[in-house]
Amino acid sequence: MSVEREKLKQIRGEFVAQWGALGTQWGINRTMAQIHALLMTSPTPLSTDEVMEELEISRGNAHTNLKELVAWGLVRMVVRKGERRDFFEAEKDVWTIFTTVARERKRREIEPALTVLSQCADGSEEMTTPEGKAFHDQVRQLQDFVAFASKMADRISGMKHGFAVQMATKLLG
Amino acid sequence: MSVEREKLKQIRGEFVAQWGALGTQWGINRTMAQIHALLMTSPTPLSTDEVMEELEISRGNAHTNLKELVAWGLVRMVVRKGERRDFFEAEKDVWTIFTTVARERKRREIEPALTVLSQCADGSEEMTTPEGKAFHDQVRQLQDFVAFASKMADRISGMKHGFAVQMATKLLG
DNA sequence: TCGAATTTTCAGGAAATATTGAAACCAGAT
DNA sequence: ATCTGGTTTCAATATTTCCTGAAAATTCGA
Repeated sequence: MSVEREKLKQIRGEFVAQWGALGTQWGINRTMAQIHALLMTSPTPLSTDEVMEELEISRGNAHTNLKELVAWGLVRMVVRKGERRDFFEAEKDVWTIFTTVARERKRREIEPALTVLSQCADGSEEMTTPEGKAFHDQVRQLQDFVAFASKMADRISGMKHGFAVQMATKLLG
Repeated sequence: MSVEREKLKQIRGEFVAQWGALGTQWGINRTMAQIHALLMTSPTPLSTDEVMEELEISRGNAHTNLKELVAWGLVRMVVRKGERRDFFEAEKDVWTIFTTVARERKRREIEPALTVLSQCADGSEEMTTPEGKAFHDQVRQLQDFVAFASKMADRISGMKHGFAVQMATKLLG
């Protein structure tokens, strides 16, 4: 039934394209998102050349973004015995994907913010004018909140899937 | 004590600059983040001209980004009686800021993803080949998870601050 | 209705990011 | 030592995003 093959190819292409478009919204580049979508829905690991061909992109681009995905922990390199070139496969478990992304974003977005906030809160600690106190106060509140959110993120992304769902269900119920 | 005035000005400038740099990491533009930082730590509402001067940016830029912040719900326009021009003040309560950002990001990032996932899940519903089923399955799992996360986000950002903290404390404890 | 003060829009330039393509590099087989 | 199939790097280019500055529009008092 080659009709279904065709349909699958087409809808998968759709998925890859749209996921790529979403990626830009998310602040990650289109190619990276596309490769991720491609690998997540690939029944087998793919080589760099297959990725290049499927997405019609250059070798350099494919290479760079595959490396980046590996750095994020969303994709791993696998070696097939008897094969000389590298293959890549994506993590498919949604909870694992989620915690990986959460950890990475925390590292890139939350932690630098905390550094800035701490610096500024500390640097304005001793101020005595009303303006100085107000500034310190506001920054301090931000700092406390972000630190708190950071801890929460750790807790949640450290949970086992089942436990998280259980907890959430209670919350949603 | 003009020394402290000077120091405040300087550290506040630091904060604004660094927050702006962070903004780019977050996927929002530098100017917008800077204006936000400026208004969050301003004891009084500021006019467009004051923002322009403080950040050394053009009127167009100031205007566009102030509007954008208003659209996000992080800043509101206020009118001072007797004053013809508009003034702007930022929301300062951290929990309110958080829920506002959460809602906005959900709208911009989660919801479009859900649309894509639903389309692709539905479009591959009836597939019978192993590959087709696997594709459907993977997309469906993503869909379920994102839908779930979406609901969670609603719940949390609908909470009163106190309740959220209480809940979180139990979680962290 | 006119004019001054202010806001809004937007074409064009500047800056930042992503992508290409080709050369340099590397490892194993001969 | 050299060849072959493959990976990695990176300068040049293309694309996207941001910002400016000035013109057009709006508001409001006189």
